[in-house]
Amino acid sequence: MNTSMPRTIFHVDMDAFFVSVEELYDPSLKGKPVVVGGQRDERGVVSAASYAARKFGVHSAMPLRTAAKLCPHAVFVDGHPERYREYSGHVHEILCRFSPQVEMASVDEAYLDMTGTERLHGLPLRSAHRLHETMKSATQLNCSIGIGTSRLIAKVGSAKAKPNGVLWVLPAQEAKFLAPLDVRDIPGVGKVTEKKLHEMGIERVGDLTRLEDRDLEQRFGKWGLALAGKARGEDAGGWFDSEVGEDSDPKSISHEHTYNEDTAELDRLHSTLMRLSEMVGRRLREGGYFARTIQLKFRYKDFTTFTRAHSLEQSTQLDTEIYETVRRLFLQNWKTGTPIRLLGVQASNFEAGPSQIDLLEPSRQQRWQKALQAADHVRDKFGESSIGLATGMKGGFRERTHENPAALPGKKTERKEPG
DNA sequence: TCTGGGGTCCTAGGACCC
DNA sequence: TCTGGGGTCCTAGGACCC
Repeated sequence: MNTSMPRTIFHVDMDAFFVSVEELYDPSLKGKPVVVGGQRDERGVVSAASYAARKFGVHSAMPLRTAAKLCPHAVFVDGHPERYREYSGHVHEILCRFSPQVEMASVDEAYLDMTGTERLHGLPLRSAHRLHETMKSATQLNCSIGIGTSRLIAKVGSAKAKPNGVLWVLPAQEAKFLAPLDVRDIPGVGKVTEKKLHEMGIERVGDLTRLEDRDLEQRFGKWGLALAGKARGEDAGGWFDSEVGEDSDPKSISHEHTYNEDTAELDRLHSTLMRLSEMVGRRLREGGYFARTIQLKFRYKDFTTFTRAHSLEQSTQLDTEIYETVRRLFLQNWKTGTPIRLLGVQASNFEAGPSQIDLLEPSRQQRWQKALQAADHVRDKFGESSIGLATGMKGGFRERTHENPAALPGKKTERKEPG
């Protein structure tokens, strides 16, 4: 991108974020081996592990049961996404004090464009230390900070600074910094690419720079070209190459559920699809998105996974339309009687508004939309369980309410005051 | 080891149109 | 008749990230 003036980019990455937040809620966890993500005997993987647990080989994405074997005395804690979102908000607020260009890359990491802030904050290393201190005193959370002339360098830098450190890669030192690192340290190089590179005799980033760009392009396509740039420390290609501070709209919204035990019971499968459809629909309404493509995902017990999508004539944000679509896709594609491990519902292909609305005669669709928005509102006020369009996971039979949606929102409003 | 849930981006083939 | 090529949309799958 802009080559005239080197940028100063910070990558701020919170240390063991989920674990640290859980420790703030329960200080007795401090210093112990802690595993966040579920109970030791549950189907699931580790979301985060404390440094004490990592010493035993526990790491994120590892099955919980494996973690329990490696570290039997670890404390297993369920994850609390709301808590992490809350603290993520605090973190974001702190970061905004240091730069007008802040971009949260996920719940626990952010990029800051610090170019031109020297007059205000001094040299990068100095402002990084101030940021580090402010973060600690304001949130009681540790972070690591990487400083570089590109997002890539900053990101790799913060990883090398962990835990609780700051690392500045001086301008023009990028290639030198990267050369001895493992190819796997480059963001975007995962297990598969690593293996292919190893087969080519490439182990370190420095080995990559000795290859011609076009050789990499031939082997890996577009991605190979980007990889060649990354090896030099450039923000080559795609998202990396964008300005810091452009929070973009989501491209898809999805929810999925893995059963604790596989099931082939049609009632259960249907009610799960209904519940997932409601969750997706709700978020479409909250965000003001109208989806044209609805996708079903299902996984059998042998882990084979399929996706089946359908694009609607008109975009939607209605639970029922989402549900009818995935239900049909499921019945068309499920090998009847085969136990299901996971179901998922995804909405994508967003449009600004519904493709067509009948403005003269309020359509069924519009009435539904109104009813659902009112229902969402009641849920916000009284809690998720105050209204049930479907019984979802709770089992039992679904009420047939299609014909009289307007009756829904008022249905239970007078019951129980919030706690 | 027995594998979550939320996303993004890329590839590739087929349909369809000009 | 047995053949082109580009563009766009749709669908399915896979690598990767946190």
